[in-house]
Amino acid sequence: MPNNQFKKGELYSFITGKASTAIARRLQKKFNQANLNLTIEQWSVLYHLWKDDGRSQQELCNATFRDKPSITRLVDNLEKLQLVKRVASESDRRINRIHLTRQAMKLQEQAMALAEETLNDALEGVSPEHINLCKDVLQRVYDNLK
Amino acid sequence: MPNNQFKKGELYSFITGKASTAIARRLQKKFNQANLNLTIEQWSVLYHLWKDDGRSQQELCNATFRDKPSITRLVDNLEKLQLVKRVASESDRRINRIHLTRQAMKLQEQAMALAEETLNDALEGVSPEHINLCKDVLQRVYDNLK
DNA sequence: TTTGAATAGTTGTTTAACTAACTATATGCC
DNA sequence: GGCATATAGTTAGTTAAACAACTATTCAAA
Repeated sequence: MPNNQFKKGELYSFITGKASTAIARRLQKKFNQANLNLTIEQWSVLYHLWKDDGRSQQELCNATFRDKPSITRLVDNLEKLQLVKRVASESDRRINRIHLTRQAMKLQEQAMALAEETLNDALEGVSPEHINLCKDVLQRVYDNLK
Repeated sequence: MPNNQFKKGELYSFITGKASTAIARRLQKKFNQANLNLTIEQWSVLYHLWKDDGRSQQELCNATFRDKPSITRLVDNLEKLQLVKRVASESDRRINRIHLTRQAMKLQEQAMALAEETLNDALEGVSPEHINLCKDVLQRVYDNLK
């Protein structure tokens, strides 16, 4: 019996992700207060494009852990907001490369500062060792299930 | 500078909740394979009713960490599935008490076994100490933000 | 006792997730 | 070359979340 020592019945929030939901809500609130007209999901796509522009939709699926229809619609909405543009690949015409607009590039600094601020709010009073240990556990959980 | 020792830039999944999303997806898959016609969100409501039947919608909001419109619609759908019934409170006519049907009571054992199985899959190879520490960190995060 | 605030729940709108079914393009094998 | 298969992306339908605006009921204070 490998994992039977932890207290069952108290792990409800493990499944429902109360903590990450709370973080996302707090970040969304900060976006709204700053009049950044962005959803967290849209931010999560921009986050990866800011690091590496011109990814394909499939690459964004992998990076954001979303399926293809979700990315299709997120990119639809980001295009409507004029934050990204689909550019058909020359070498493989099945592929759209998603490129940031100048307007989206201007959002990076502010949005990332708010994200960092939110993480600091969330992790206040937690030691770096515990944070890293918790991160490792969550990564292991993810790896166990993929 | 309290929390500046951890590696920033690696905490994306903290915000996006990759681990809990993965757990929820795995549990949903198990429900589907078992022909349990239940969403994870519906399960999360039933979870609390199985522990304590007849809660008000507001109490379900608090327990499941959802807002009132979300609970209204979840209860709507659970009623359509004939798994719960709204019963108007006699003493306070603003309140609906949500009661399980016999059919819903019959689901408890199977659904909870699948949830436990999913947690065991997720936490395989993680020591009970690390699980509890991680749980405490997540609880602290939640408390920090509420 | 009435009026104003608080509480419980509902409804409408937008955004997103998941599944399944679909089109178009590319690739590999005969 | 031609055909099967895989890959990239879209569309449709259902469920759910967030927010704002709304109704009904309760409660407390003047």
